[in-house]
Amino acid sequence: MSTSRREQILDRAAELFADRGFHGVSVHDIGAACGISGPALYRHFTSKDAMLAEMLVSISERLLSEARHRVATAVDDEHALRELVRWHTDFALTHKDLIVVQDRDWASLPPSARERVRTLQRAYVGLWVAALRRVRHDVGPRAGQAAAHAVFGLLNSTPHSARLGAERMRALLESMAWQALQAV
Amino acid sequence: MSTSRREQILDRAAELFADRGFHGVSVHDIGAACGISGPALYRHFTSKDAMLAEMLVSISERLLSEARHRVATAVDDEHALRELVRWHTDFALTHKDLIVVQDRDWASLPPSARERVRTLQRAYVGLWVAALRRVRHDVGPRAGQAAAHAVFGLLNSTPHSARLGAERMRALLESMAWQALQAV
DNA sequence: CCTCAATGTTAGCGATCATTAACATCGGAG
DNA sequence: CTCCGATGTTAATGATCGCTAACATTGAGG
Repeated sequence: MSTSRREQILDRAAELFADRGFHGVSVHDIGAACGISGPALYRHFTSKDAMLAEMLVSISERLLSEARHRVATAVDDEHALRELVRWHTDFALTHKDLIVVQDRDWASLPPSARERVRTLQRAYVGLWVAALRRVRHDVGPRAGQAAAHAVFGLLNSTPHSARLGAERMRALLESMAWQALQAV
Repeated sequence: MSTSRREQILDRAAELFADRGFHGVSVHDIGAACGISGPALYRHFTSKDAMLAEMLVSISERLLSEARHRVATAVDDEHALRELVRWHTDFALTHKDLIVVQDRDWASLPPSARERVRTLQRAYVGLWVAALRRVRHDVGPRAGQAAAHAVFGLLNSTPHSARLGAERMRALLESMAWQALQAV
């Protein structure tokens, strides 16, 4: 099936990009990781850039849309913030490769995809800042942004960490992130 | 003077690597950023790899040796941990480029430098884990490592953050990091 | 059975890259 | 003044890369 091959390619490419960076991986490498040869990839994607673009745009969209949903259905502001932490933690733990690629290879995107990802990420950060400021009224927009990025950094540290068991890791990261937010 | 040229090259190269990744920067680019042409770099470094190696080995050494000094001269265990947070925050704020390059392009190092950096980083993490476990006796080595990496992620988020003024940023990051450690 | 779209293959093209070669400049020591 | 080491330059080399071309295989539908 075509869909599954496309997805396989994106998955393998994400692993390779996470390991060696977009420019450190050749189309031959990606093909080999999928059991096909390099040029065969062009039956599924128009270019190597397009693979990166599809990868990053789609995760940015998923991150944002699920975050919106959770904020919208939260019972109050504090729960909204908690749900954001929970969702981001969940995502970071289950998509380590994409997390790495996103903030490492963003600059390698073609301009239009770069702009799109930027917009989506801004919106995502905006959700966090808004939620945070509804809970803590004395926090300014700048400080809110810095705090959000700091929490992302904390949660995204998961690829560098030793094995701790998914469940204990989730609990640790969630409580560290929540605690860090109390300091803002 | 030769030393200053070498340092200029390393500085410019760090900026470029931070922006576009090691493989996304050519020796011509690095030369141009220094006002000389690409091949002229080979009068100062034996290879492009060697520039990255010198860059990463030297910052790993600085991070570790200063951290050791601060732990050794701290009045008690809690102050040792606090000094580690302070030093890492300081370093991250004043060397954003190197922070980015270190965890992005580590895999592009030639094997011997990669091993050396790995060893230094392990020792650095070890300092954190030891300090943390002396303060919180119920923390295991695995959890300690994960927590240390999480705090690094939080503090290293500084390159992604909006402008907040160095002093306010330092205060925010330090207190968030310290607070996060209380959750371990 | 035949056809055609989907999906592969290998060969090759032009661009770019890291590196080396060959040569220029020039300031300071004898 | 002369020489030479330090530090540049441009040209060339061999490797690699992204991508296209040309061709093979195959499986489903008329």
